[in-house]
Amino acid sequence: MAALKYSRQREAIKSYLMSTEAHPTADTIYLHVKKEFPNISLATVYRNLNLLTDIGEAIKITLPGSADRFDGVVTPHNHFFCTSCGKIINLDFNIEELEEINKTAAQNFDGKIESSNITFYGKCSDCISKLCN
Amino acid sequence: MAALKYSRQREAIKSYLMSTEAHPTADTIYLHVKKEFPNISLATVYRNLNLLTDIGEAIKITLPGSADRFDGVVTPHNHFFCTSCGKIINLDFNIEELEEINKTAAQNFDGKIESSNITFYGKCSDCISKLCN
DNA sequence: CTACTTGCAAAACCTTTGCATGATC
DNA sequence: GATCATGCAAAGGTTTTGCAAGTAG
Repeated sequence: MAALKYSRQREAIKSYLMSTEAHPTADTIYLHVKKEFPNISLATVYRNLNLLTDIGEAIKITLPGSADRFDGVVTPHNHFFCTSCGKIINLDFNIEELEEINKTAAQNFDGKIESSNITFYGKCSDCISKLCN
Repeated sequence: MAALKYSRQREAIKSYLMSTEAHPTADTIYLHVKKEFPNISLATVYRNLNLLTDIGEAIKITLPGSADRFDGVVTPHNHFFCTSCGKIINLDFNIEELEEINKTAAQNFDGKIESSNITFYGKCSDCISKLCN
């Protein structure tokens, strides 16, 4: 692996990611960081997001039919995806049961399970009360 | 929603999907069905896969960094994704904790959870014993 | 004959890559 | 000064769309 060098752009991306709960796309991050670095390019954002994901300082959330979303909260947690407005909400509860699930799966499966990920789908409260859209 | 009309292409796609455990991509399905329908287009495959997914006769599996995969097995089950060879394996065993986690999630969350999905990542047995690649 | 489906090509969309320049160590 | 990071533009891969022609009900 190549040695990591400091970059102000990367710091800005990381700091924005840690400051928001919005689970932004690369493009949203790009537009934000652009305020501070008007010349930054989308490619730099993508490169740094992949880098941060690789070293465990960000999480990439891949969803059907839309751009990847990124999360600066890297402590174990699950996600809820609102199929109505696209909002992603962090769900912090239930980590122990997740451990159990992984254990059960490991016992019933030939290969080696290294991680698992639950995503919940449905409607967020805003969309239920029609405050959304 | 528009009324559904029979199409031989759609039947071929569905039947292929139900006959394989390989979780093929749209392109793989296209190449397969092309044997029977040499003039079929990739667009038709995509349109029908989306249609089948919408009416619950197929499942779309979205993975980071690669094309969507499709599953003709629509009874509730989870997936294992081998990060080494890309193989997807259906996990049929029952995980009681999953019920629990869904219940807890529903209680701890404002919105309405309609479904949940767990994907396991790791190495399949073939890749562990280096039979793979 | 009306509405759905197809094939084709083009477009849309998201993400990565090549390369010369610039920054960090 | 060697190596890594950036910006730009171009390419890559996947999926969708517009449209005219074909097919099912």
